[in-house]
Amino acid sequence: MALDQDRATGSLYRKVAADLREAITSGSYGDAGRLPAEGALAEQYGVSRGTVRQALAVLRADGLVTSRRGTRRVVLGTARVQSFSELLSFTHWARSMGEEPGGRLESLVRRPADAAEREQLRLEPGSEVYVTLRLRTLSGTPVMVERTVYPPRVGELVAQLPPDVVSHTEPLREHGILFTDADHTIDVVAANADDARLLTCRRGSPLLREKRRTTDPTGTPVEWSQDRYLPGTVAFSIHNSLASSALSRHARESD
Amino acid sequence: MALDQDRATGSLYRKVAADLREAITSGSYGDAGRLPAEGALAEQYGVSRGTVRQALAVLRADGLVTSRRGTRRVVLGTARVQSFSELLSFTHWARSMGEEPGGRLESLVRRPADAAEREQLRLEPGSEVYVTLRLRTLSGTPVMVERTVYPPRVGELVAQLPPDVVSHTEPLREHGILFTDADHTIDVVAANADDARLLTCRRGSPLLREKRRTTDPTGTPVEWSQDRYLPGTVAFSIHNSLASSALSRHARESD
DNA sequence: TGTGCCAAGTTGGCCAGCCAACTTGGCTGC
DNA sequence: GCAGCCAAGTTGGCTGGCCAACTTGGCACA
Repeated sequence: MALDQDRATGSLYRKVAADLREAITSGSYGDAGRLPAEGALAEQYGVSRGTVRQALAVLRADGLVTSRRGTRRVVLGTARVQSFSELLSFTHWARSMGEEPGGRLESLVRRPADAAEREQLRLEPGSEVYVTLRLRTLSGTPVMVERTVYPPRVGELVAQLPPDVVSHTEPLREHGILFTDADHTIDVVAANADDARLLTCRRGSPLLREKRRTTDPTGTPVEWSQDRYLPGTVAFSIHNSLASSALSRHARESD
Repeated sequence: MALDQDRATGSLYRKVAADLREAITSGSYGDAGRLPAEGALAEQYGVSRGTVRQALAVLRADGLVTSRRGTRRVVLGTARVQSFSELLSFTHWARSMGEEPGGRLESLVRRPADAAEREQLRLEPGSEVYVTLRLRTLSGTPVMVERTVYPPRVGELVAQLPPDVVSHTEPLREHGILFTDADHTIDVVAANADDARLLTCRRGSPLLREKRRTTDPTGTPVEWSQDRYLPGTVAFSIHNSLASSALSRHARESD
């Protein structure tokens, strides 16, 4: 049985979901084809129907299959991004695409938090924050300027990282700082002088801005970041339905 | 019991979710407060723990609460958008914000589908499509240019609608055309001559572009649309976590 | 005093089963 | 031939139960 592969983290339904995703993207059921019934899948994988339903809920959230009472599930698309945990880490996302992520720390300062930062990070008045400015590259090409505000607990650790470290989230995870939930807001903004210099574009030229507040599993904010992307290097992709939704990030949208 | 209110569509877990959402946004559990245990909620509502878990999964997907093994769930925020079905209809979204949505049909043509359109709408070679160009307004102010491609089945109905009708999705629903699932891609694009004229901006000025393919519950595409928003009028907001995600659209981002 | 262990509490996960709502295709009867 | 009915198949929803993994706070002990 395909489930013996240690593809997913451990829970049965994740393994079933991973296996079904693999089967779908490899075209086993065809595009716009129909999946086997839940009961059949349950028997095939040797799990209960509830577990199969849990797995299918994941695929539905990713926009891979539909589900409607009375009919078999229908395959929506065979070529899709597999996971959206990517959105929580630039490094992880880049690697999942086969691109080489890079980063250069431009500045790191420690200063008192202003009102907006205290609000976003839920800090007491008088608290300090660590603010970083980083240029992010994909395979050597600058694509994004990242301005991140960290609360003291996290900032102290970030400040100790070497300036050329590619990923921040990975070493922070070693210290027990987890990035699990995030709120994103996407809009358009004009490049300021710093943006223009780092991204080698004209001042005032449009950039795609992603504002992000990330929290750990307990709901405690761990970062507040503004990322500014060069147009044409990245696009954000979302799937939503009346049931649930999923989101991912694409490079070089082909149109 | 609060469940007697016919707030949600019918299923128990939706009612429980609606009631909990109400309680959370009204601050009953406080911000960053802790929810009662699943078992306690099950007893309180007179349902099984499984049903409570289903309800809490909805709230978690909306980014209202965390969940972590070993501890009570934590309230993430008390003031959030409640539903993201909004994203499937400009009209519905505008009204949910108290804005008055408007629209003006600029053109409607019927022509053979090109390759990209056939791919997006899953049409046979030789099929025709209906293409509309609409200017969308919020309380009289132009904010968005919408270019939509409809398959014949849907386009025939759209062509019969009066040109000044505000909502397309609502009359289409009467004819059995349902908009339930959508894939969105968000990026930046420069205004062309039409955009500039309709939105009264300069040609080449940046616009926030949302490309959207919408399907009905069976997975059949019902529209393929490109919406171009004036910067500053709208921002897209997403919540995602390692478990699931939700998305919504905001007006006039305050920063 | 402080450290480490342990038990209670909580959520994650899985199962087996049941019924309801809905879709579909075939059959019956006109 | 056609319309309508019906039964089988399928997913949605809910129950009750069980165990595992994890967190937390208090207690025992050094």
